[in-house]
Amino acid sequence: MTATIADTIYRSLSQQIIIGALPAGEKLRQDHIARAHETSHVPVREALLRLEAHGLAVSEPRRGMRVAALDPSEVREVIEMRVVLETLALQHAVQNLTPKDIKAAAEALAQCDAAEDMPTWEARNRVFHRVILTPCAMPRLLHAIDDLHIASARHFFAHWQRKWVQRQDADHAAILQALKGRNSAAASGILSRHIRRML
Amino acid sequence: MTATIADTIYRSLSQQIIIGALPAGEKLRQDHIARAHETSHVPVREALLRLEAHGLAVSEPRRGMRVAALDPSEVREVIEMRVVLETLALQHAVQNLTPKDIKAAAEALAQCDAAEDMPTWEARNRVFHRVILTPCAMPRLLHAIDDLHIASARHFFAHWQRKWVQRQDADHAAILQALKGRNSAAASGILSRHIRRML
DNA sequence: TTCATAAATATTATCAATAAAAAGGACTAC
DNA sequence: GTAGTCCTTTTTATTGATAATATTTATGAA
Repeated sequence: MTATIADTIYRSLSQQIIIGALPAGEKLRQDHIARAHETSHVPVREALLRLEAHGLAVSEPRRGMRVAALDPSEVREVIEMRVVLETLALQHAVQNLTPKDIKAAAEALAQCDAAEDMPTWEARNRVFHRVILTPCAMPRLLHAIDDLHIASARHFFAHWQRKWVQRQDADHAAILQALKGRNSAAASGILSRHIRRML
Repeated sequence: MTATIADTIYRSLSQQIIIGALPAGEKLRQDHIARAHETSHVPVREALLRLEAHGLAVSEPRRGMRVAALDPSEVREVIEMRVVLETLALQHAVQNLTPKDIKAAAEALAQCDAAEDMPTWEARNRVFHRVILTPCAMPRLLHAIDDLHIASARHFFAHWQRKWVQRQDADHAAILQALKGRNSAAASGILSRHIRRML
């Protein structure tokens, strides 16, 4: 487990972007970040490239990087992509579902409902969604979905922070119920509505 | 319009990977590539990171990069992702379709049918697919589709190279016809079958 | 308004350190 | 006595630091 410096910087920056500490459009200056992390600009550069790859930053050639915008049209785009990709993943996941997977999903659901603050809930919500899709065994698809979840999380922090209250998520419970019955169509339908509701 | 060195190296490497000159699993050594391009390892490193971002290479930390594998299961994954994402893009594209877009699509179709060798056809085929989807005006979705097209192209070069013959693509013509009639459902149906046929 | 110059910043090169793999040798077990 | 394994050493490649170069943008004067 050799954590490379670039990796550390990447995680730090992506987290700050997700929670909104680094707002959209903010310039990401290499040597500024390098000084903050007490390192040279080389690993910073690598971290920035990875941010760009995951859609969290955009590069203007020879003019540096900025935090990626997150306008309403792109949020809608992300939601629609999530609907079709997560539905696809779920179809396959249902076919491979083992009792162990069901158990893991139930556990993730309980963790999610038990979250007492919004950042915790957000992280556990992502875990729940990932757990129910992982059995599809399609790594490329899962990676794509992860990136979309990150974009969704940014939107969530930006627009739902104030309104969040602790509650039991009925959608999650309904999805789990459908999974238990191996009812792929029902699960997909609920999941679709659930995702669109986040808009 | 200053093409950065890293950009040049990225294009060179990705092209070699797509056509199969760099086979899956091949080690991508920084200083070797740097010497070949008469430059230092720094821009090479940036190019490799971009390859990884687009799914053409995989990095093993502290052990370098290798050309990404392309096993049958991942090809199927790519095809299924293309079906749902291109269908989604097409639905939106049909709504925004202008006469100019139709004209551009017809032109791309003609270019594609006129291709006399397989690499030319492959490039123009990608152009056709991009042209009919571009009006959807969803940049993130289009980027995702581009990456999937690149993966498809790798598979195409690996498995269809021998069998390719010049011909008029009936699917393309049928899609164009459906687009002219603003028939979103028909266009999506043909496109889905068309993509799956590539497997 | 336009051109020139200066300052800031990204990009690339050269140099250094660190981590992993490979090779070689010694010790132990059979 | 031989073979196999483990440890040490050497080599190689990636990662990181420092320095120089080029490009862009902003500012000021003509």
